[in-house]
Amino acid sequence: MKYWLIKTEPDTYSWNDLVKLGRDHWDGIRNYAARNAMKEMKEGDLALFYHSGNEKAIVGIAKCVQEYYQDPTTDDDKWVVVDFIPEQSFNKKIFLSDVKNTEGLSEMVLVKNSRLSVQSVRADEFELIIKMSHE
DNA sequence: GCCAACGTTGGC
DNA sequence: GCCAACGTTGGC
Repeated sequence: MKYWLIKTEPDTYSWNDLVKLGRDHWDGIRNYAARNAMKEMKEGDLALFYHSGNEKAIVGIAKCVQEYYQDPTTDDDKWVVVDFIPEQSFNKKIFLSDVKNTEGLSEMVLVKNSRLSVQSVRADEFELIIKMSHE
């Protein structure tokens, strides 16, 4: 089982949108690195859900419930989507500043390459963030 | 609103 | 195949 982080502008699509829908596909990815990460995702994998823009915080965990398939928003078969359901809303959001100030999280792709919209997360990083969200 | 970082495009 | 130019993203 692998861990991931998916990123979105909350004005465009937010955690609450996924919660309301109950299940949704992650569409519109037009970046090879992000797409390749999605192709590696398996059913049951967990993804940190990050809001960029004004908020800049990890707000919850989504679970992958369907491996990749053709992106329905384009005919170009280069692009794919996966399906997510909301797994858990964080009681305490983990802000980007928290991530940057936490030893053990400073190597995260979120810090190193803030533009990558789907990225892998190490198990130890994932577990630490979960722990912090419970504090 | 600015700008750095990154990815993509297109001319050569 | 290289690289300059450009567009986009996202933090500050």
